[in-house]
Amino acid sequence: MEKSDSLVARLEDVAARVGVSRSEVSRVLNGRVRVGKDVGAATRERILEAAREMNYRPHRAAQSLARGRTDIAALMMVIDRDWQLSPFSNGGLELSPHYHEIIGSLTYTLSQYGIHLLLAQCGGEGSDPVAAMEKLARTRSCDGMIITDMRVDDTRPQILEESGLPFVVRGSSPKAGVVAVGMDNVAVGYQAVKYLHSLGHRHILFYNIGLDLMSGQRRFEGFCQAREEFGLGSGIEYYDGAHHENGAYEALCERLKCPNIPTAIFAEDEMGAFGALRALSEAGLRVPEDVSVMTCLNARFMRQVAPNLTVLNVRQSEVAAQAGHLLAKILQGEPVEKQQMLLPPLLEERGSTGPPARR
Amino acid sequence: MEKSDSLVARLEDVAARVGVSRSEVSRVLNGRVRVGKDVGAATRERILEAAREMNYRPHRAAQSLARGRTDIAALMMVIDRDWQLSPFSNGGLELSPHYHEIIGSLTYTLSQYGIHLLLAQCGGEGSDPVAAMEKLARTRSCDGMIITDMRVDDTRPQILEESGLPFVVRGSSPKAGVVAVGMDNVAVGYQAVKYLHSLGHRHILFYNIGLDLMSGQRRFEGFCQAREEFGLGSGIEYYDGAHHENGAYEALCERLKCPNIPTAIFAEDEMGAFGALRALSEAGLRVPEDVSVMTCLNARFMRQVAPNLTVLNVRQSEVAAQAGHLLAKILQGEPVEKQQMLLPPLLEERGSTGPPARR
DNA sequence: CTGTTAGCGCGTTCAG
DNA sequence: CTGAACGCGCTAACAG
Repeated sequence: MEKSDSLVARLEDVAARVGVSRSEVSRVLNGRVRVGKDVGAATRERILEAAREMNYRPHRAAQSLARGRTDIAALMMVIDRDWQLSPFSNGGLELSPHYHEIIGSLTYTLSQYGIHLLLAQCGGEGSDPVAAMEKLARTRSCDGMIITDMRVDDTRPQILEESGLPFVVRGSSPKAGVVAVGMDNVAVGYQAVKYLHSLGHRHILFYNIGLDLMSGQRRFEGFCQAREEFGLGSGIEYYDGAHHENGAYEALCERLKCPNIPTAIFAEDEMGAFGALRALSEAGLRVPEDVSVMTCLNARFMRQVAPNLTVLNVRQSEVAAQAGHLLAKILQGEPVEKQQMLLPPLLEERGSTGPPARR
Repeated sequence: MEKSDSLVARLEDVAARVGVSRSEVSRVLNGRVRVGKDVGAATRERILEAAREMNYRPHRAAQSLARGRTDIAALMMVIDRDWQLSPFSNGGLELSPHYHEIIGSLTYTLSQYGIHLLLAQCGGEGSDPVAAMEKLARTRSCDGMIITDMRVDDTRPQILEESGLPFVVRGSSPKAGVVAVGMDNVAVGYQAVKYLHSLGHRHILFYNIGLDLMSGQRRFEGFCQAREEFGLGSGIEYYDGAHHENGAYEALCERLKCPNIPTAIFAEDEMGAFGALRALSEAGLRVPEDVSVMTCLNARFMRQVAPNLTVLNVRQSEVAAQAGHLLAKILQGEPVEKQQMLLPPLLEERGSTGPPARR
């Protein structure tokens, strides 16, 4: 039975060294044993010592198979061109910066529970992201999953439920009765308009993300509420993701060629904001004297890049951390309410917004 | 033997449905069979059909155990405060932007080989990153590993070799005889100085990353070469990571209080560059009229943020992609040269640099 | 207190 | 062309 060809020690090797059975070692190492009752203190010591000396570690696949648990959570990033990201010519691909915050936060949060994060198949040319996700679920490659970037017609919650894999939605789920935690994008849309209106702006340009995304849809709702409440009917110009490729930059360049420039702009995200700032700068308009600009803060390090930008902090890392905690709890068998949890955005007023110029 | 309590079908369930043995199904599904010779074409069809209908997927842990392969590669990100990242008060943590590029590129590259990316334990308070890595290796949680952010005294290559786990170094390895692919940071240091010198600058401020990192060390080498070659001895001011917390911003603010301002600045990375730009702006200095600024481009999306910044593109995603390809080849058993591969940086000249002002 | 036994689900001989 | 049998390394009941 001795196979010392492998570089790593197995349970059996440790057992042989000490002169006890495998199960004895397993129990001691897993703490499934009360000292001085289920096991002799001396034996225990010898086992622990031997394991340490031999640098023993349980084989993960074997342990997973036996325990029925992987201690891995998968993050389902959809990186298909049609969904979220753009592949690059040199064979790389560009992750939207907001993933950065999510990945960091999730990795950190889950590691506290002894759970590793697996980045799920990214689509790429020709592969179906949803099929990839289903495969991951049905192969039991992970104990649970976190899905993001929900679309209004997203079928993923349904599919995951059918596969029986626990999951948490980061964002808003189109399907009720699932565990979800996200940003309150209705509030984002509403507060953006409300804030700019409160500064005195009556002509606002609102760039939204695509309406095929839940977040875009919700933001649109809030936007409409505010538009009505503040009677801004004709004073608002609205565009969403469908209209431009490079965020607000191209769209705004186009818009600036026409007369009657708005006095305030809400950009869909940081990239949009930088685009907008560039377009304004090229047109010789000053911020905030001529035009106010605000956006959403997705990636925290962006604050360092543009410390002067007024933002609605959409708390990506907090939302992701919450999602991680919830998933961990579910995996531990704790009861978790199957409903949406929405965090409110935080307005951070800085130097890129102000009252409109007097005409 | 029938256990239909599980939501997912097992090999045996498929076999029972068709009326053949498990091994038969396994072989057919894995293509370990010549049609019309090892198996009846009709039988084969029925097996395939049944598997599809039942939505069968092999259980990953079981498959891994049997095959001795996980199809997972781990990325060892060191996120300890002492190493790379800063934990945040709200329980999140901030990933340096350059990880973003690496993660995206690796995920994409490896997925082409059917390999998933596992983000390895991030340290956090009190946990030893190296121990975490060793655990990951010895538990055989992955088939191979990619390690980054090499330090000059890094013990990880040694430890991984001892554990027998294949790995690739992304960056420069302090230990020879391992597979490594990185940026030529000697060239980075050298070319930065050379370029600024060629513009006419004779008083340059060079911010480097920490000398405890291989990249910092190499950059310093190149820097010294250039300084000597161009006879810039006293015309250069050099600082490295040890001197400041918030990158170039704080350091430069301090420096600008003193007379004899340099005419050009090389910042250690994008964040440093933004800090430098801010410090200059606050001091009323124009770029590039009064001071030229350049840095390294780590994260591609930063080009969109600051399209006007002159950079040395350090090609993070290409380097990471190369590392991914190499690891995949190693895992496939292909021979790979055990030596460093260094990509040269690409100078991208834009608007933040120019000739020095005439005094 | 300890060892024996039986799986976990899949891959792979090896006789039939 | 097929099925029985064994092993991957570990966990967990169940006897002693």
